[in-house]
Amino acid sequence: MFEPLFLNLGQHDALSDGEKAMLGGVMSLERHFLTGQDIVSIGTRPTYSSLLLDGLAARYKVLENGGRQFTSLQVPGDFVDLHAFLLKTMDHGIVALSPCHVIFAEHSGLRVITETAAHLTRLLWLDTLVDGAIHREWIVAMGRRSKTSHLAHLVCELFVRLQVVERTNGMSFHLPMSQSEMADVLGLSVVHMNRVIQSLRKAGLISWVNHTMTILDWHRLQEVAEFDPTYLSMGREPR
Amino acid sequence: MFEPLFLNLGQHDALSDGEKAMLGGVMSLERHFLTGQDIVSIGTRPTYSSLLLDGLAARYKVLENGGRQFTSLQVPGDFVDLHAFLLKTMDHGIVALSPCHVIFAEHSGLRVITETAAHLTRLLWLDTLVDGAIHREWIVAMGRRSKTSHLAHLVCELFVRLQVVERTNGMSFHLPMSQSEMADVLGLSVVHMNRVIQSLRKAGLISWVNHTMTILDWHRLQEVAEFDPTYLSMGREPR
DNA sequence: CGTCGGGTTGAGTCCATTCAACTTCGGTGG
DNA sequence: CCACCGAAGTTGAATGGACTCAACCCGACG
Repeated sequence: MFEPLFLNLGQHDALSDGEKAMLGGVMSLERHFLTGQDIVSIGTRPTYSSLLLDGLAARYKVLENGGRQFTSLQVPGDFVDLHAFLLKTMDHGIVALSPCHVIFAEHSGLRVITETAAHLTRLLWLDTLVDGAIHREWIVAMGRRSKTSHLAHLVCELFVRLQVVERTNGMSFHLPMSQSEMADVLGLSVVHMNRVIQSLRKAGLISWVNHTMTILDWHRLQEVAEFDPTYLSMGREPR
Repeated sequence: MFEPLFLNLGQHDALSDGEKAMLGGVMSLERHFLTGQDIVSIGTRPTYSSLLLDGLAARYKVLENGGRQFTSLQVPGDFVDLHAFLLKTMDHGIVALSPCHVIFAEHSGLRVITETAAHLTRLLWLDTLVDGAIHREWIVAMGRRSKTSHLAHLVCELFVRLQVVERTNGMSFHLPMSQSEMADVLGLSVVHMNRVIQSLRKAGLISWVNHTMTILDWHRLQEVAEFDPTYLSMGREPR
């Protein structure tokens, strides 16, 4: 059941059986969310962190003019709000972009882990650090990449992240979001988002139909994106 | 000597004398960097993390076309590369934007802290989480704010962060960077950066001369920026 | 006294936005 | 059964924001 989490944490360093059991031990309630529902709402102070077992979710903020910006996409195996364990107050919301299966980890349990399981603590810390590394890559993409390169980069990133948790199918993966939601990832208008997608399609790099993204030319897509997966820290080494 | 670090970590929760001593204990070599020097270079695997005691530094990435994007600004009291403790390989560089006074913390020492001092470990973890929260706010600013609002937001953020480490002077603070460096923060061309700065000047919100930034109208600046400091987690509470 | 880095301004081009129309498709109700 | 509806995608045209290119100013410095 926690397989995606073990795959996610375990990609960086070996997880012992004891550590797996300990992680399982802090999990309590399970819950399903419908598309569009908030998994966590802005301004709240959750007493648990949410592990995404299945589905696609996103962190977001909304401005006064109504503009929405996603600040991350969360895939199965991601702790969508592990940072709330120490930050306490949610400064953003988290929304389900598809039906989501979530399980909660009580903060009290996480605290016990930090008191008694140093290596596991470091792996959880690392998980939030990779989050930060992804944020930095997104900042670079928003600031200095062309829009097509930005989209290409995002597709590369999602593919690699989903591969880790075994949610890819050949060169395809399920991407259950609309173009207007994608526009809120890249910070574009819907109309322009549509044109950017079409430029990658016409270049023969991707196909995206029926919520299925397929990479048609992995090599050239990586080139357009200048994609270097170093920032995802995928190597397994002592941490 | 470590005062800025204690102010920075201590803003979130009380630091005991023992914890302060422990932090002091992991510090080793000190070093000064000149403006423009790399404090940490991309691709390296540092065995220590760098604490900024004085000066202004920035994380950055460079694209193939030569474009540079800063992904964060670091002020005194910031661990500029604490994430390298667990991420291991630097996926970006860190450059001194002014003369910088830095002291190094050996990773072996940090590991001992994680094994023996759970509360202090959580505070260090928290430090990297605030980093991530700032990244998210930058993503929102780059994606959905107007350029003037983005700049206004950055000025608000820097002011508040510098206030914590007592580096403000009334409504002014030292900001030793050029407009072209600022352009690499916002992801703009130099020419347009200049025009955005002038629009805030003409609106009577800021003055920025001689590397000194002065906030002339804090209230209206916050309004233009839609600045809400929640994401900086400044309250002191048990963590 | 000349040069160089940083800042400023104008003009033209290109990118991204808005507004608006139209299509497709699945769902829903008369 | 089919007419209607709404959500999502697509396209065109006009506006406005951001870029490049280029010139010029200015103070610091050799």
